Amino acid sequence: MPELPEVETVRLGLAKHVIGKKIRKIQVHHSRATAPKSLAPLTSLAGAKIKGVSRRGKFLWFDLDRPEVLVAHLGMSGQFLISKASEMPQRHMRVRIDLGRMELRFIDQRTFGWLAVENTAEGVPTSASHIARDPFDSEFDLDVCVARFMAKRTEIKRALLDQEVISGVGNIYADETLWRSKVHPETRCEKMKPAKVREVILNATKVMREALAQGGTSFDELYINVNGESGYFERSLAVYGREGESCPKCHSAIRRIRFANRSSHFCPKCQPRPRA
DNA sequence: AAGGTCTCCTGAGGGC
DNA sequence: TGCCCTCAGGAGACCT
Repeated sequence: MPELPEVETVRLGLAKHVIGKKIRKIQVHHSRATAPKSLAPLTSLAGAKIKGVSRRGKFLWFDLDRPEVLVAHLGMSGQFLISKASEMPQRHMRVRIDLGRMELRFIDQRTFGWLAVENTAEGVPTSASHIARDPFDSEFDLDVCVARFMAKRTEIKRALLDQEVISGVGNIYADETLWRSKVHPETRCEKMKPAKVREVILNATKVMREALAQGGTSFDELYINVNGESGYFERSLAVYGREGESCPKCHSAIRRIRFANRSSHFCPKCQPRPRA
C-alpha cells in the first residue's frame, strides 16, 4: 500500500531513470488507468520531454516541456516499472510509455491507481491542489498543521488519514504514529492538547522518514513490493498487521478494531481508550 | 458545511 | 475440489 515513503521511493527511482527522456508513444491497456478528469487522452503526450518528477503527499507527477503534467496516483496497488521494450508484459500492465531505449510501465492489480493529463496552479496539478502539504515539504508549517487538527470535530485516526489535514499518511503509518504517540485511534482531536497533536505530527514525520530510509535501500529497478513480501519494512512495524502479537514496549496483545471502514491496530495498554 | 459512509476493484485466504 | 464469503484500502461521490 503505497503511502508517502513508498511514493517518494518511486519518485526518486523515476527521477533517476526518466528525466530528460522523450515520450515516444503511450499505449493504454485498461480504461480505468486514465482518470475521468484527464484533460486529454494520455496518448496526446507523445512527443513531450520529461523535465522532472514531483510529488505532494501520495500524488506524483511528471513535469514536461509543456504546461500540462502527467499526474499519477498509485492507489492501492499501482507500480511503475522500468522495462526493456522486449520484456514480456507484466500481469496487470495498464499503461506502457515508450521512452526510446526503455519503457516505463504502469502496473496495477486493483485498478485504484490512475494517470491523468492535468494543468497546474503554482506548480501543483489540479487533482492535488486541495490537499495539505506533506511533512517532507520544505514549506510544511507545523503550527498550521496543528491548528487544522485542533479544528477537526472527529477522531485523531480519521484526521491523520484526511489528506486535507496532513497529506501522505495512510493506514499503516497512521497506526504506527499513534502507537508511538501513545494515543488511542478514537481520541477526539478537539479534546487533545496542542502539544500532543504536535507530537503526533512529529511522530508521523519520523516514522515516514525511517521507512523512506529503508525503502531506499530495497529499491530494485523501480519495483516496490506492495504486498510487503520483501520484508525490510514490515519488520519495523510495531502494531500494523500484528493483531494478537505482543506490543514491542509492554508485551500486551495488539488489538485490531474496525474503524472508519478500515482496520486500526493499537496496544490497549500503551494506548488506552480515552474516557467518554 | 462538515463529517461519516459507500463504492470502485482484484486476489488471497478461510470455512465447509 | 470448488464455491462463497470476507478482507485489504485511497479518495472521491454521496448522504445527512
